[in-house]
Amino acid sequence: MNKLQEQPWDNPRFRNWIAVIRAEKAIVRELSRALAPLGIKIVQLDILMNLHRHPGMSQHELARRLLVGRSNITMLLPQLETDGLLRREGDAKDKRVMRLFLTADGEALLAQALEIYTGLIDRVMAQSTPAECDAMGEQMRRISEMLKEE
Amino acid sequence: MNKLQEQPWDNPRFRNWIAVIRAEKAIVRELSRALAPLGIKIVQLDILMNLHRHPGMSQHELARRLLVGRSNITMLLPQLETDGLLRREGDAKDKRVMRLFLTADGEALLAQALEIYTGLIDRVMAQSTPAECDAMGEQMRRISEMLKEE
DNA sequence: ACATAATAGTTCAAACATGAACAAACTGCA
DNA sequence: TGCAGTTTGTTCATGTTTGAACTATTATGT
Repeated sequence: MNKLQEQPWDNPRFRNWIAVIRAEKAIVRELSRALAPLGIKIVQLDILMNLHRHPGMSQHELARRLLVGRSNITMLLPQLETDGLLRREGDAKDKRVMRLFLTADGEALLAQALEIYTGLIDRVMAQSTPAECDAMGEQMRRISEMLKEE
Repeated sequence: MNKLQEQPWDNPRFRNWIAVIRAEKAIVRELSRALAPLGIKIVQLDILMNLHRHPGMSQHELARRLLVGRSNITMLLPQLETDGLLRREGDAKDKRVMRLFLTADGEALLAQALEIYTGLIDRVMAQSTPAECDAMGEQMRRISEMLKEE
């Protein structure tokens, strides 16, 4: 009963998972290249996106959403702030928290970046029918849900 | 015609892609935790897996498969070598290339790690029917194929 | 055969992310 | 009120990944 006799790569589930990783890496790589002319990286786009959807978000909440350490946010923000893409305001009631807002420049850059991002995703997802794409999305959401509960 | 009026998160394709990222991050995080007791990280498991399937692989080829810089491999190998998990042999015909092989210890550790890995993937993919899972794998392979050609 | 180009691996500095330790600010309960 | 415990953001040391420059070796074209 040697486990290596039934190799993981013979297991469809495993092979399909490997395919997910590969595709994800390929897309991330392509997106990085496509964003380079705008002078931003993917993490920074993630920040802009989150602040657009949830203006006034705290750094802690931002870190949590991005699945990233709080200290990482602290290191990332100064650049975006001096680039004039966002501003930080001390919360009125709780002096510990900093509330984050996009500036007009931030919104403008975000719009450009999103055009690139959605363009890429549209091209990539056009490899599947809308139904297939939705089914895949559903599976992924179930997975996240399952792992969140553990 | 303001692009932000049709927000990307209203686009099903985009939302489904976000779901992919989230699930992938969650799985990677979980896998990291699960591998910690064995004293290896995901990159190192990737290396062991590749060397098991393709003994005698060169460092360059390994880097290409892992979608990682060559220098990264150079930095990673010494640890694995002193841990006795793999050995490096100079190629007989081409003195530039180093051929990589797993040791018995490497194979043994790989077997343990794969049990953890496939266990996790099985649990995660059990969220979908085999047919759904295969469909997803197919989509992902098409995406990788498409991006490779560019 | 020889010059030129390409390739494998290494080195090194810089970019980036992480987690532990910390200060300041808040909460809640006696 | 006041004290213990929690939370927010920062700092810092550490570890990881990268890309450019370098050496050594091999391939190619004339």
